[in-house]
Amino acid sequence: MIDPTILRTDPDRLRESQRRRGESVELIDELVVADVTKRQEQQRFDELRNEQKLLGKQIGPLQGALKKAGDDTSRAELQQQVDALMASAQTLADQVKAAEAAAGAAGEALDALWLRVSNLVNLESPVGGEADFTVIEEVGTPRDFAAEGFPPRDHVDLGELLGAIDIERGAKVSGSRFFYLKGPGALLEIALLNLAMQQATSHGLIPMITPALVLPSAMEGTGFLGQAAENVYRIEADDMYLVGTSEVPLAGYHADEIIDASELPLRYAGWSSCFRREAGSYGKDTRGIIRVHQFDKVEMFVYCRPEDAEAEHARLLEWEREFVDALEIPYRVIDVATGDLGSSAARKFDMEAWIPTQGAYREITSTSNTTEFQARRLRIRMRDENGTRPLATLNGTLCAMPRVIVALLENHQQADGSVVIPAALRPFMGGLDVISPT
RNA sequence: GGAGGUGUCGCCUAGUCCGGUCUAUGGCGCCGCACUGCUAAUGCGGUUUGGGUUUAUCGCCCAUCGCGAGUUCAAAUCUCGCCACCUCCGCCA
Repeated sequence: MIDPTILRTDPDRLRESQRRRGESVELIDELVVADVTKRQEQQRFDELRNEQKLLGKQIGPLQGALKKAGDDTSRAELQQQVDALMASAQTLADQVKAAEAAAGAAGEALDALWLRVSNLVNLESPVGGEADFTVIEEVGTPRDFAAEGFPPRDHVDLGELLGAIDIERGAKVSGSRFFYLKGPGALLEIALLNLAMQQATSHGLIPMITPALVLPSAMEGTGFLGQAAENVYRIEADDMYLVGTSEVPLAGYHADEIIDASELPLRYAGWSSCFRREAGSYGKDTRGIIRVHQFDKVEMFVYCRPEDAEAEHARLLEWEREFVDALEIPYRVIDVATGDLGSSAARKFDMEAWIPTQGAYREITSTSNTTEFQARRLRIRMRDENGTRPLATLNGTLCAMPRVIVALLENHQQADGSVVIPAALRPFMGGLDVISPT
C-alpha cells in the first residue's frame, strides 16, 4: 500500500508509476473518487454517532432521577421526558446504523482498490517489460569449452553422473518439476547453507528458520495475492498458503508492531523451503532443476528507516555478490525494468549466473526495495523523535539452492564429468575439493 | 481432539457479577516543567493506536478494552462465534 496522502496531493505521481509499470492508470481515478466517498461517509457517521452519544448521556441521569422521584407529578413529568428522548434516540440509532454500514462499505471498497495498486516505481528503474532491463555490470569470464577441448555437460547429465540429482524419481513420487538431491548433491546444499549462514552472521544478520505455511494476511501483506496469486499454493482445507519465499514469514514476523528506531536496521537471514506452482510456465525450463515446485533458499530481509532504504538495497546487492564471488561463478547484475518488478518492489536488481550449456545468463538472486509498501499492508511502523510512521522493508536472495547448484556444476565441470568445489565451499564439504562420477 | 482458566491504552493492574457520572483506575517506566550546588527525592502536567476536521498553533470529533457478529436508546461490562496463551487429559514426530 502507498501513502494515501499522495493520492490527495499528487495523484499524477501514482498515475505515472502505473503507466511505467504498464498497469491501469484509470485505477487511480477510481481511487480518487472512492477516497472522497469514504471520507464523506465516515464523517457523516462520526457526526451522527456524536449526536447519539450526547443524547445517551442525558438518558442515564434522567432515569436515575426517575427512580428516586417521589410524588406522582414530577414522576409523570420525568417519564414524559425520558419517553421523548428515547423516541428520538430510537430514530437516531437507525440512522447511525445505516451510516455505519455505508461508511464500512465505502471503506471496504477503498481498501479493495488500494490492494490493486502496485508500489510506486523508483524513477531510476528502466521503463519497459521483461526484456528492457539494463546491465549494470558483468563479472568474471565464461569458460571457453571449445578451447578446452570438450563440450560441457548440462547439470542434468552431471547430476546423474555424480549421483547428485535424481529428477526421474522426483517425477515418479511428486510429479514434474520435483527432484531429489542425493549424496554429493545433498551435501552440496548443506555446505551452501552453511557458507551462506556463515557469511550472513558475519555481517550481523540474524539467522531464522521460518514457517513455510502462513495465514492469508501474511501472504496478502507481502503482495503475493495480486498478480502473483496463481503461483501460490493454497491449502484449501485450512485456508493457508505455502510460501514461495521466506520473505513472507520474515515480513510477517513484525506485523502489527511498532519498532523503536534505535533497533533499526533489523536484518534477518531466513532459511526455508519455497513452493511455487509455476503456472503459466509450461514448456519453460522443463529440463533440469532451474524451475521447480519446491526448493530451499536462504533469504535476507531488512527492516529500516525509509530514508536508509536505498543504501540498504545497495548493501544487500553487495552481500549477494560476495556470495556468488566466493563460488567463482561468472555473472552479471541487471536493473530490472518497471514492467517486471512485481507489485511490491520499487526497484529490483537481479544477479544472473552464466549457464554454459544455455549460453545465457540466468537469474540466481534478486533483491528488492519494497520501500513502505509491505510495511503499510502489514502495519509495521517505527517510532523515532518525529513520531510513529511506516518503515521500509527490503529483501534479497542469498542462496537459492537449485539454481546455485546448477551454476556450480556446469561452470566447474571437468572433461571427465567431475566437478571442482570452489575453495570457499570446501571447509563445509569436509575438505573435499572435487566430486567425481560414481 | 477433550476439560478448565486467562486476554484492559509499553509493563503490571482496577473495572466485567448488577450495561449509563468509564471522558477506562492506580502503580512502574518514559517525556516535559517547577524546586534544589549536582544527583537523588518531591510536586505539577503529559504519555494506546488509527481516522477525520482545522492547520500558524491550540483544539474539536469518531473508532479502538484479543478479533468478529448480535442484543440495546446505550456494551470493557450481556449473548454467540472465532483466535491466542496457560494448566490438565488424550494422541503423536
